[in-house]
Amino acid sequence: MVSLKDIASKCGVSIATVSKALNDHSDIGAETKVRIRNAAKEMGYVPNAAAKSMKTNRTHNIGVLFMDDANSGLTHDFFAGVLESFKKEVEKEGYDITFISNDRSRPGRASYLEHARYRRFDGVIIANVHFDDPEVVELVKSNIPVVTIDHIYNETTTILSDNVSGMSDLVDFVVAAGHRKIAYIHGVESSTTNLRLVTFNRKLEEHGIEIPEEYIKESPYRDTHGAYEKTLELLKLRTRPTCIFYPDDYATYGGMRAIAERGLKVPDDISVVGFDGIKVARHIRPRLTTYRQNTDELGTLAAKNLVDLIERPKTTLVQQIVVKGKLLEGDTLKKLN
Amino acid sequence: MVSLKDIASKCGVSIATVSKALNDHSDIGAETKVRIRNAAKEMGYVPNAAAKSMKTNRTHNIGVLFMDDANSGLTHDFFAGVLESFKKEVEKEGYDITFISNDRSRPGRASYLEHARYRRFDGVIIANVHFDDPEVVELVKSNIPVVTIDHIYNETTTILSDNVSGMSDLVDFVVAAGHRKIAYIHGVESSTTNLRLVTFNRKLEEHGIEIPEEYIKESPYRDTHGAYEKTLELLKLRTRPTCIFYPDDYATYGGMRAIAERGLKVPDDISVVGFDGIKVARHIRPRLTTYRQNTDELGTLAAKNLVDLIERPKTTLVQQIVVKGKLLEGDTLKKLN
DNA sequence: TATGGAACCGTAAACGTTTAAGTGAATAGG
DNA sequence: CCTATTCACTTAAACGTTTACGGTTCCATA
Repeated sequence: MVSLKDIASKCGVSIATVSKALNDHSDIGAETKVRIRNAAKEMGYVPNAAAKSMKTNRTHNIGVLFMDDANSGLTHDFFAGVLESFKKEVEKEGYDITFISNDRSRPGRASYLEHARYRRFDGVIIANVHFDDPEVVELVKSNIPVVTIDHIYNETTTILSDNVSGMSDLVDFVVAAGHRKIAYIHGVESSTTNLRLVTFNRKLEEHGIEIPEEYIKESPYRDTHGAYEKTLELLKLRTRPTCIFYPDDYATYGGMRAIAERGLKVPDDISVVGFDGIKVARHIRPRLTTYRQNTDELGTLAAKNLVDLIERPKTTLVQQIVVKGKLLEGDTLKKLN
Repeated sequence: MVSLKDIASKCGVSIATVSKALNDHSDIGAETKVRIRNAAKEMGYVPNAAAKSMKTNRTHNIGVLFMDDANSGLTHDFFAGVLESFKKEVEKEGYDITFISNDRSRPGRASYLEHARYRRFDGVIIANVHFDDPEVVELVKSNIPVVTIDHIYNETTTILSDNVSGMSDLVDFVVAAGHRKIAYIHGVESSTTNLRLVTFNRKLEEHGIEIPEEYIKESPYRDTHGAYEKTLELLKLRTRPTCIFYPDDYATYGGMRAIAERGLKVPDDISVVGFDGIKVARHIRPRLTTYRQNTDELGTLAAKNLVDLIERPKTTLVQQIVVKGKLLEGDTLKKLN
């Protein structure tokens, strides 16, 4: 690997001169600059990020922390969409992204914070994790700039998908279609789930609708089998709901399978609504009625805010930003009126 | 950030002693080791990857190069699956992964190779790219250990999904079901596409089946709209095919939409088969008849081979490995006999 | 003729590690 | 008692950068 030293000796100048020439400092003569630059190009010089970072204390590398248990990981549509746009945006600003490994099983592994420090990430984005995990909290409370997706800590900037008005819109839409017997299979305990569930309950109350306890079930995100089982339970009730809410689109498909197996039709016999608006759902019939999250903007805003926090810490404020999604009207909700 | 120097002065020993104590060298006394280690833990010491890499010439960081044009990126099911298992496997071996940015538009950007050299990646995995892109070729021909997915260069280890026998099995299966009028909407020019197309043609020949030219169409991967259009063209033919092959499952859904809009039913009026076996397809009715690629094993094998190439270059050989997939029998193929 | 100041380039320290080589003391062997 | 060996640790150089500070040279100005 050719280094500044090699260029220096070839050009008959000092290392400092080469460094300054390549970084376009003002105290290097014009023709010296071109001479050095030509030599650098000719010799195939590529700077060494590690050496650079030691002097500058900046790595231009951002850590990405997200969960990848059985159900999610990179193949999680929502997360992949956010990460994709996040990546594009930070690359524009000259940053790379590196995953913070989350294999919790290995003995003697580094904690999230240790890993981040080891790589000297300039900043970190956190998404889809168990947000009250002590290791995550430790990372959040550190001095590393952090942006979180869909979870509010007081000390970090957060980009929130619109769970509240998303769920709100969905309930309004379903109620407007004439439904009163509405069931909700919600995700397992998380701040996102809580937001949606509270909103669900509040909206029903607003509409003066009361539902039996058995209409509220819990099943993990993206767990088609769990949704399948819970849906079967709902279908066995004496007074069956006319519409079922699911935690996400994947789960919805699991539920629809249960419905089909019981010989019922969507939406004629029973309606379903999802959440997320995964890409493929737009191309499959019947089209899901669901709430599409704006993953593009979530990722882009997360990137912009994180870069701001890194590069202009004094002038950027920690804030919570809500990104509105969009209700996608599909063919899985029947109008009862 | 606390460094070796801080620990050294606190413990009253030299920096070298601290380094060797933490790396468990044999020439440090037992109680000195524990003293130093305790101090390190207590002071919250985390090594500096950059400094370490300067001495050792190893970054324990692997570069990931893949395409992300409009149709793919991280949200590409196949790639996300491969990357997910790749990531898990290399993390076990103590490696991180960093994306090689592929924003080709930025002026003055680094080439793939330059980027890889800048970060001093120990190795690189290449997938889903335009494999004859000069920049990709340059990277492949460099001295950096490389593993490619689904494309054979002579100088690199390659993990191949099973396009040949996958397509072969599919054709056999479809022909066995009694189909003779078989159309194929294949992906755009790539080595993968070529493999499948050649295999498709060869197998038809083996079965003594001749099809008109109009039965072969081209449409990009994962382009539901393109598949939709091409399917409409096929449906307008005087002698309509009884079965249509698609380049991937997404495209298949696009095709099915076209079929439904023409008032036809799958599989009663026309059969379709996909390729890839994306996760969600298993939960959607009708279930696709498709060929599921074993993304888990593709990623894991890529990781193992790359790590071997990095750590044991003398004893590991460059090779091509084929990972067999599995034909998933769904409900979109009608038996005609 | 000094003087001041650009303009241009070099010196050297520093970032945080690793490691070959060296030092000194204690121990063992004869 | 002398020498060789082992043990435990230190010295110092090196990896490839950046940057504050100095040092020349040269020219314009007083």
